[in-house]
Amino acid sequence: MTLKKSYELLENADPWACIASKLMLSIRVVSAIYRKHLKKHNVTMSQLSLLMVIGKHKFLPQNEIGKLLKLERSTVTRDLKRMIEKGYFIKKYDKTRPVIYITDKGADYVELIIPDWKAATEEAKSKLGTDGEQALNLVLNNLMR
Amino acid sequence: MTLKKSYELLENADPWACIASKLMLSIRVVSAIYRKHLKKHNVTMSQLSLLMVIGKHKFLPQNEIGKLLKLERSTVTRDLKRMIEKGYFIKKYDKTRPVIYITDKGADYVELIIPDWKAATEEAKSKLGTDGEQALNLVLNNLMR
DNA sequence: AAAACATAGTTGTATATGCAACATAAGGCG
DNA sequence: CGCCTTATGTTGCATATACAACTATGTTTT
Repeated sequence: MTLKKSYELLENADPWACIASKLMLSIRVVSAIYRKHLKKHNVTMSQLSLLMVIGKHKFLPQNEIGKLLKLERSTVTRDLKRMIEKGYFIKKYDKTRPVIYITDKGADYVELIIPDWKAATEEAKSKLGTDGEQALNLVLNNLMR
Repeated sequence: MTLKKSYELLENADPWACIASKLMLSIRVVSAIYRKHLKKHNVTMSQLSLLMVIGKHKFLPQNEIGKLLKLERSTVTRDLKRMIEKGYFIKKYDKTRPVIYITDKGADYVELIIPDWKAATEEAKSKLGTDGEQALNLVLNNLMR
């Protein structure tokens, strides 16, 4: 298979010079570590983030959740829907605005998960190294400013 | 809504101390930048990665693609399927093993996209800063070793 | 107050992703 | 060569995610 012509830009471009690709690669490696540890609880990192963030606050207005986790509105609606169906959250209303509360079942669940979450975090940190850990903080800080 | 008991671990845990969460947050910020620039081409970062990696090599055995991009076998099957349907790749066989070739249409397409990909990368870099850029490289290197 | 604009939630649609189970093929070994 | 193990590809299933369009609500401006 030979291509018709030469492709200047493609030939000179480096796929690995892409910021998004680097982050996607990184998250795939780290996700695999967390999945391994969280598997027994049948929970994903996205779900655990919701459990921990909402659990910390006891309750949060739905719109706040998206802002905190930088998730699109519709993603929040549906991620929460699944967790509500499982009984970890309940949705109440402040006038017309949904507010999401963690349930006892949800809080018990997080308590159970946290030790494995910590283990995963330790494994990720050991792979990252102290310098890598600080580097990641810097990346996040710069992106958030 | 008051929870029955106190939740020691949850109360003392910091959701933001999570390596996976930090990376997920980072990728959401960066993805948004790339999406904005790539929108006009109706292409996603995942698709562009395939186009650039396969395009650079002209062709790649399917199993190599997963290794390079750290994608699960089934993800590769399906991501490629969509791109093949659109005519950007073709699948040939070396004996029984699929080998993915970029088509002329695919190569033309990447040539068109690359300028906007570069612009996105520049915007992401400017948000990251030079230090952030180096930090990201360090993170990725440490995770890959 | 009415109109215009902005915010928020939901649903339809599409992509991306991983795991489990299955089928097939490849390699190594007795 | 035939058996065992491993690697690979596919398909079923579930989750995560974003955008567009629609609806409802809230806010600002005239």
